[in-house]
Amino acid sequence: MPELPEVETVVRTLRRPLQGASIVGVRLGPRQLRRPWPVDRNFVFTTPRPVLGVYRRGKWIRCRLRGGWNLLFHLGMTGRLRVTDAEAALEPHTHLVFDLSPGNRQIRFQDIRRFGVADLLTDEECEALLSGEQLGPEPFDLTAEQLWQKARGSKRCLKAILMDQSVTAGVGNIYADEALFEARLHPARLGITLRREEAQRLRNALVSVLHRAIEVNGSTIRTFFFGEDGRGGYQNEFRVYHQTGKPCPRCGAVIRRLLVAGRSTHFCPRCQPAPRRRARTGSHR
DNA sequence: ACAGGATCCTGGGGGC
DNA sequence: TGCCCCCAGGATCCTG
Repeated sequence: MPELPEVETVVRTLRRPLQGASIVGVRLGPRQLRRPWPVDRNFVFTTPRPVLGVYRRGKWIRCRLRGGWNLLFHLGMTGRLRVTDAEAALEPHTHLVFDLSPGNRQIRFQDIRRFGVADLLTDEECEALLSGEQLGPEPFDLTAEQLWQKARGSKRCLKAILMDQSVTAGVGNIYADEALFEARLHPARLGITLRREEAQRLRNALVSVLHRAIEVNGSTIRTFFFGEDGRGGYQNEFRVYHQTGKPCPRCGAVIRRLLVAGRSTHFCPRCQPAPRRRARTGSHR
């Protein structure tokens, strides 16, 4: 499940092979993604489109092309984006192929579950989609104060707030759990109960977890790969995610799994104390 | 208004 | 051994 570190890894991997390359054609696979590719814009590739740069914003990948056009990708759950030899056998679930020049190479977009997105947008459309209006700041730019302000006005739990892309962009299930553990905050705590210093802890935890995950190319659980066969390494450093039943690396208590905000959530019941239930007013016990 | 639930999609894993 | 069911979850739409 590609989140910020995995998407960052894919973007960094794409940059070298796309340096100085142009896209000269696009072809569609037999099945559509959830958002159909805009075939009425295929004319864009009747002239070669040099790649000006590849960027990440949250979990989105933007490939800027000459002439004010952009390829925009989201890997969803199982998306894979890479540059291959055109001769290489077409992998199953390949939905889009972009022919590159020079060299006999292609960009291929695969996605087993088809939760992903691939689109061709103008600069204006692309920037509107990735702007601060739609998407919160990158976690590295998120201040503790901003996080606290968002949280204290919300009756949602911390886990849901962290995964809300309009609060901060790029956090999903894995790094939400890992950051909450690092900050010693229970995932089901309500935003309104977050204290200022806890917001600071959470923000710092999130940034340090993400930086470390980027250093080791993200997490490969089952389906995340980059380049030809690249795998992440952060799954070897998970402290709570997918660690149900194992001892907490900090205190030894047994890691538990819970459904929070509809998502499977992993935490240490001792390091991340459960929110105290509010005493019922006017009644004893 | 806002929060939580259903939905999409497929392969893999668990259970019988 | 084989089959069936259920689970995983990002974003969006729906419902209460």
